[in-house]
Order: sequence, then C-alpha cells, then structure tokens
Amino acid sequence: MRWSNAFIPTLKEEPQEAEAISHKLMMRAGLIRRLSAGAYTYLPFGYKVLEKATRIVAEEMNKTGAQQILMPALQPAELWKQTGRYDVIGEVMIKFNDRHGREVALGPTHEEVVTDLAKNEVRSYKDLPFTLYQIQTKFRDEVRPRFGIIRSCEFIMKDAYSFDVDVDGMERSYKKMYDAYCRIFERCGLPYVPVEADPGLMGGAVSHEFMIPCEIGEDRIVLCAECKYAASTEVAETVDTHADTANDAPREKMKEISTPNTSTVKDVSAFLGISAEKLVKTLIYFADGRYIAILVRGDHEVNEAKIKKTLNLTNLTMAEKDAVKRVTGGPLGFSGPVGLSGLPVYADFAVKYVRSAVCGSNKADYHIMNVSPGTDFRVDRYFDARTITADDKCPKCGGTIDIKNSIELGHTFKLGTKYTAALNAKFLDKDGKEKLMVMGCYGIGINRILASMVETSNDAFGIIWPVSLAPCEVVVIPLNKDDNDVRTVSENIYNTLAEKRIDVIIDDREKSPGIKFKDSDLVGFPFQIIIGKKFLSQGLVEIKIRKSNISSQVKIDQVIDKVLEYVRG
RNA sequence: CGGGGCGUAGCGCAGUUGGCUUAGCGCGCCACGUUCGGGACGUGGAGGCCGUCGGUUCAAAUCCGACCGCCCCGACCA
Repeated sequence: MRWSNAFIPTLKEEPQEAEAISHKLMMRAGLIRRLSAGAYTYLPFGYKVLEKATRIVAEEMNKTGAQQILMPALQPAELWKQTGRYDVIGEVMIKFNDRHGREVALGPTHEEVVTDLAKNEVRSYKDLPFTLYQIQTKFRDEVRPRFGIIRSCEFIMKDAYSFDVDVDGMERSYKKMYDAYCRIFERCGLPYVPVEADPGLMGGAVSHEFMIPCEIGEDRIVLCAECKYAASTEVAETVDTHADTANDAPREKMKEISTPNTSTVKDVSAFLGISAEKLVKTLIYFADGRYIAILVRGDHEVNEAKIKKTLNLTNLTMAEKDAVKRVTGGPLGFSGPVGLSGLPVYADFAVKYVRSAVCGSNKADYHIMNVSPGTDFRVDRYFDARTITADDKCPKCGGTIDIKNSIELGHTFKLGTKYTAALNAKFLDKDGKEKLMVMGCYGIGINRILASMVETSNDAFGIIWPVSLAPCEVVVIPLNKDDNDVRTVSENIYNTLAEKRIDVIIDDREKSPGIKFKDSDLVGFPFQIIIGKKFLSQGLVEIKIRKSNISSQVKIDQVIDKVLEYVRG
C-alpha cells in the first residue's frame, strides 16, 4: 500500500466534536468520520482494523465448531410480539411499516429470528447440538449515543446462538464460547476481565460480561484483589453484616422536624448536619401493576436489577409524582416508612441496623428523627436491594474491593428455554418425548474492540496498535524521495516485505520528514522503518518500535529479518 | 426527556459585551522556487448564505423569537 494513493485523512488538531480519547484519536488518525450522532463511517484504515478484528473473532468461532450464517436485519415485528419483548425493548428498536402496512423492525439482536429458524428446522435430538453465529450490523435507537463508536446507533456485532438438548449440553456450549471469548480478547491484546453480570432483558439466570477497565467505561465492575472475584455492580452481592454499628446507642423519642425545601438526601443531610448514612430513603416503585416501597440507607443506591430478581418482577419503574402523592399522602421527595400502609415495604439489609435515623414524613417540608426499624416502622422483608460500594467487602472472601469503570465488549448468556418456550421450538428426544431446545447466546461488539484498544493503548503521540489489529503492520518511511539511494533502498524493503505477505505501507508522499513521523506515530503502526541519507551512507536504516518508542539502527540486509521476527514472532 | 456547552473557510479558533471593516487569524489547500531526521521557508493565489427561518432596525455574524444540529452530565440501556 502506498500512502500517496491512500485515503488517510489525519488531523493535526483535536476535533471539537470529540471528548473521549479513543474518539479523538480515531478521528485524528483518519479511521472514522461522523455522519450524524451515533452513526459513523469507517474510513479505509478504520475498516481494515475492523476486518482484522472480525477475522480473529470468526476464526475463534469456527474453532469451536460454530457455523457462520447471515440473518436479515429486517425482521417482522410480529416475532417480537410472540416472545413478549416487543413492549420490553420499546423505543430502542427501530420500527416502521412497509408499503403493505406490515410492521417491521431493524434487528437490535437476533434471538427471535434464530429461534424461529431452529424451530422450523430441528426435528430430532440427532439434529442437536449446534451453534450458529453471524457478524452483522445491528440497529439500536440509543437514548444517548456516546463516545464515538463506543455507543453508536448502528454497530457491528458478532452474535452467536447455541442450541442443545438439555441444560448440561448448554453448559458445555457455553463453556466453549466463554473460552473462545478469552482467546479472542487475548489475541487482540486487550486487558479484558470476565465478570458475573445481570442478563437484563435477554433473560436467563447467569451471564458473563467481558469488560475492559477504563475511565470512560459506562459500566461499573467490582474487583477483589484477594480472591479474584469479579462482578458487575449490577449483581455484586452485598453482605448482610451483623450490626457492628452502635445499635445499642441510647434511643431518643421519635420527633417530627421542619426541613423546608429539602427533598434530596444531600439537602437533608446538609440541612441537619448529619451524615447520609444516618438517613433512610424511601422510594416508591411501580412493580408489575402495584406499588411497593423500597428503603435503603441514605448513602446507598437502590439496585433495580436485584429487586427485580429477588421479587421476580418483569417491570419495575419509579412511581410517578402523582402516584407517590396518592400512595404515601405526601409529595415526592418526602416519602418515609413511618405509618406507611397499603403497600409492601421492602428494605435493604443495611437498613436493619440503622438506629435513630432520619426519614421522610410523607408531609411536605418535614422529616422524622430518631426512627428505628421494627419499633417505629414496619418492614415486610429485608434483602440485598442496593448497589455495592467501594466501602463494602468482597462478598466471596471479605477482602477489600475496587470498583472500576469498564467498557462492555462482550456478553454471554445462558438463556435456557426463554425463547424456545415462547416460540414453541421443540424437538423429539431419545425417549420419544417432545422437549424444548435449551439456548445460550453470545455477543461481541466488534467496533468496541477497536475503541477499547485505542482507549487503553495510546500515548501523547497517538495510537499504539498491537500487530494483530494494526491497520498496517509496518510502515516504511523514506525521508527524501529525491535521493536515489533512499528511494531504491526504501522501495526494495517495501517490495520484499510485501512479497513476504507483511501488511506494509510506504509513506511515499512529498512531505517533510516531520509530517511523516507525526502521522506514523499518530496512526500507530507497530513497526517503523525509517530510511534517510544520514544513516544510509553507513549502510544503516533506522527501526522504531511504536510501543516502546525505542529506535535503533540496523544494517540494511538485516531489516527484513527484524521485521519478520517482530511481526511473526 | 431534564441540565450545561457549542455552531463563523476543510480543521482549530477570534470577532457577538457596545449594531461602524471589504468578516479576520493559525493550520491545511493550489502554483512556483528554496528545503528535507520530528508537523520547514519565501512569493503569489483559491476558498464564507457567519447552522436555518422569521422579527426589530437606515443598518444584524452581533439584538429578539422559534427551530435544527453536535458534544458533555443525568435519566435509560444489550
């Protein structure tokens, strides 16, 4: 590849539209351009990296025995109604009517379509197990597209689906995929962490997310330094610690106090001059058709995923302002458990141990002091209802934990029979009985592989690609094209490398050396070969490893071996 | 959808307070020449419906209104 004929629009300055490091660098290095919010064009080098990532993913999928297919992005909305996800997924799915008035959707994911396929084709246990995968553009009308291609409305996903005769088989298929995921991210050179996660609307009991810890990550994960426990904060359990706090402190009488215009924990604790953990906050939720109250300590965050799981709920949303007024008698922001009746009151474990706390009074501008659970208000059930914090201990070993932002690169789910039941996808088993196929599903956001790589592997000069993903493995930089020797040596090196199937680019542009150096560092080729008069007169060329930024001179006849050693070794 | 910021040449920005010019600067781009180991230099050029629409005014990039677009925080989310 010759730089002079290539379309690599690098930018000297940071684009105004980008904030995240990966977004800035991918723009500057000429990998992507924005069309509109959440929709990006992959320029030649962006696309090349995408292809390399895609190839790694496909190779590892094939190794597991999974077979590649391609399903339509265009799907009948009807299928989604059959599984009940039509309403759950809501606005995220792009829907419209075709010319015949039929309701169609652009696939945000493909469980419905693939299960429908399996249902139609699988008759016998002899047809099972199998795993299908595809690499395809998915469409999701995101509430807020963000950070360039980290969260875009259109993205390339590898999605795989396993079909087995029973749960044991599904576990085996799941394990194969899990291992393949580890190999994929290792080959990409990404610092990934598999964590236990919440399956969300995909369904199933257990899932694992493959995370890349980094500042801009939109998800939070818990890591235990001592026992290797790793989980999403969505699911990480908090331990029901026995009260080591002063629960025998002298109790004062419950009393109402005026707290004007203080509807948040922050306001109340500031106003009363007490810490947030001495507060109990009461949230009213609308849960599968009825209202419930959830209590957590003021310094804790409610974890809706856990509540849904524990109470076995499908829908859980915060109650509307009017509903809060109706249910508690007081305005939003002043709800409290004292005297609350007519709805179940659930509380997080930590609430059990608070004494002489402050809570809402169900009256505008008043709170109640010195309340304690059991004596001053009723709790129907205690369970783990909050999100873990850095102050918590590891739920497995009691060790110290760390909470990190992370990008979700992949997610594997044990779906079970959620979709096969909904679509009645059965097979005839050995024993002559009809049974539901047992599924797993496995996704990787391919473009997030690029974004995560750039986000975690860069320096002040630009991107640092690993050989496995680099847009070109080697760049040959002739510093002075008009010099005959420089030109000849450069062309020879370039041609030899190309013959040896090294992915090489020669920067044959009529540009000054400074520009060439800057561009090569910015785009991030792992290996640079610099040919200039200075060393050529001594029979030397310079090589530079981008990762370490270490340069050295080598004899011309050794440079090919050095490249092969680095790239292939 | 709530809060904040932004929109002037391909890119990055100034100018808007207080209505005054032919609308500026740097980079990039084109031509010629000199250069050639870390974003070179000289000379000469090209490039704008100041996001859109409407209003106020003798006069609007600048004031007023509406809308559109983008980014960030939040809500939400596989």
